[in-house]
Amino acid sequence: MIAQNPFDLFRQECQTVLTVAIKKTLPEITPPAINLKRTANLDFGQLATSLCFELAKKLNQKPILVAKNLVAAVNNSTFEFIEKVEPAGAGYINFHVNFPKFNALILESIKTLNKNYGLVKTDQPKSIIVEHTSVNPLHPIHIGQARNPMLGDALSRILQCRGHNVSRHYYIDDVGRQSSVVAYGYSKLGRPKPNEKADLFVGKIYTVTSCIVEISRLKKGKASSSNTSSADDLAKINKEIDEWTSIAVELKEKYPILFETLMEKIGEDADPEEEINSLNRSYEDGSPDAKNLIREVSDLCLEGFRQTMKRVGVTYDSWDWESDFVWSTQVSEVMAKLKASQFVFSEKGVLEFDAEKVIKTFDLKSKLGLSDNHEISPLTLVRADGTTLYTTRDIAYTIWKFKNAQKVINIIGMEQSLAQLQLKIALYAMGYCENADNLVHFAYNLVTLPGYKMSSRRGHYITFDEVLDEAIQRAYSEVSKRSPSLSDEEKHDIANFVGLGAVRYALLDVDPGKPVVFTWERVLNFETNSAPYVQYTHARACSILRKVEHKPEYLNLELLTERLERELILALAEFPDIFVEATEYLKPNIIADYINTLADKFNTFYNAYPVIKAKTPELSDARIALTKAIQIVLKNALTLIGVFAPEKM
RNA sequence: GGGUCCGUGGCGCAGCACGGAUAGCGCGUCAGCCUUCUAAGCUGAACGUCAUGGGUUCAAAUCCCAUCGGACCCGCCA
Repeated sequence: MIAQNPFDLFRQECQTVLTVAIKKTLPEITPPAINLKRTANLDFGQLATSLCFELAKKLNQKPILVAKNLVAAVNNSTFEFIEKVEPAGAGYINFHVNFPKFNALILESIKTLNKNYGLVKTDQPKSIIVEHTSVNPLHPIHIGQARNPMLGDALSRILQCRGHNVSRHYYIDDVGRQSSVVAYGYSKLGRPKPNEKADLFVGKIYTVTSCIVEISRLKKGKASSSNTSSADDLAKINKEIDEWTSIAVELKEKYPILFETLMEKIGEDADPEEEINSLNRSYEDGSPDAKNLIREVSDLCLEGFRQTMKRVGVTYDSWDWESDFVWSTQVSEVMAKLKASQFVFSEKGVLEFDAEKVIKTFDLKSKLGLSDNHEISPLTLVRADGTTLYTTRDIAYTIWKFKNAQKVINIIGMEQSLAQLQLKIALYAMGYCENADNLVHFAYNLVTLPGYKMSSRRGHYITFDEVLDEAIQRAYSEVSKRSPSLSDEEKHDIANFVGLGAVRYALLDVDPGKPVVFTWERVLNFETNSAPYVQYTHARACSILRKVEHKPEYLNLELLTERLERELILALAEFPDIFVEATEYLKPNIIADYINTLADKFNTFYNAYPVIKAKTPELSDARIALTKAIQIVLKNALTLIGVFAPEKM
């Protein structure tokens, strides 16, 4: 017998048995919902309920007495996967699984379903768009941003395995002012061909241009306001100038030629700030020159991104240009619709969206999980010069996404929580209520460097490529140390998947809501609780399986009676539940936790008992079957989070 | 000032949605294990007022309130 979720058969059986017993002994009582939980410990059985504590109150009896009475009423003649039911502790009911039968159920299910084991399909498949990465095409993807594609890719993988139709979208934010900044610098340089990785090249131009323009803007502001402004304001401007000046010194040292050239060329313009704003306006208007220029520099940068993402096995189904939504009528349609609603007001010639009014009108506060005193601030939709703002364009983009999907999951940093909420509220205001309900902001916290916050504008960042390079390099020296006899080609091969796996795992295994402080030791961990540890464990299992020469004709899985073996069987049985939970609650990190736990248990088992040279050939065969099942599950789980499962390392 | 998220051994984390039996794990520290299937491994020891104070409950790391501490947001940036 096999099952998609074999543990569920046991759970269902416990549920039924208990329900019948309650009806029989307590017909007059409407029982509370039965909540069966996994136990902390094998001795407490495999599932337990604390139901009797609640019943005890209604019945005015001691909980353990209620438990005893219920257990006495259980009909054990019909047991299939239950071995026994026991009252325990102060009033628990513990259900013990029948391991002889259960072993076979689990191991045969895994063997038969193989690479599909654990990946339980939903009965409500949906089309889902996962938007992730979406790094602005201005500079290389840095380690802080790399958490995004790791989460987005893992989520996409698990949702797809769940049976959903997943489409991965990259939103190219080419419309904001910052795109005009880099394009301005790039054109001042005469649109040079990159002499290095394109995103790195673009990043330098962006940082230097941005710095030069910023200083010029601040100085101009200071000059024009020195008579009118307060001393405080002036001090503030001076402080900013000092800050940018020190950045300029840094950049001048790092890229002397680039800095000098840009300084000179930008100096030719009387008002660089206005040049940039004008370029921004032209781009939104769709002027061919502006389009040509900005798309060219953006494409350069994106080419670099594609190379980086290819290294880590992240792919996209759609690259969506923000500008396309501006040039088409989609953004203006959104504006027209919002303007016609009662939720937009004009202040100093600027259009504002009154999110709070929408919430009050449609009574959304509790639906959105907002506390009573949580007021949502208004959102500016359009600048005085008529150009749109990021969130406004995102509204049009989101509506477009829902033309192609039933559900939209945006992987976006938690610093954008307010904007994402305003966006959702705008959908309600426009009548797209169902879409709004199906819009999910998957928020994650920042990755910071100890010491200072990463800032792409200031050129303070460690690129994702650098981290990957360093990871692979460190992995290479580990391999050389641990397996000196391997060929250089093999070493490089291993170093590659070990390094990449380590980085992926490190960015994935922390709760997305918590910040990660980046340190090399943390990210490039090759010991327990890391991808290399799990990869090693997988390779170890493969190594045992390679050494098995015969195929067992008759398997007696009842022989797996050691406590560790039972714990392993249970851990294997748990995988479908973990997968479903990870999918339904969007928690890819629990997959990472799970494989580590499973690997731990297998390594303990490995050290405690011989597999091939077990006491009897029958026991050996049973343990080989167990090892095979573990290898399959480790591989399935690693694949879910995008980590390679090697056969040797 | 208002809001959101977070606070668990020296350090880094899990557990909290759905309250239940002795709070798990890694690093680091200490003591051990390779003539036996991969030592990127394993075994043992030490280390905890689960930020603090109340409340709800038979039962609180988990739920509620307050306080303190940290991060982030409140822009005609994205």
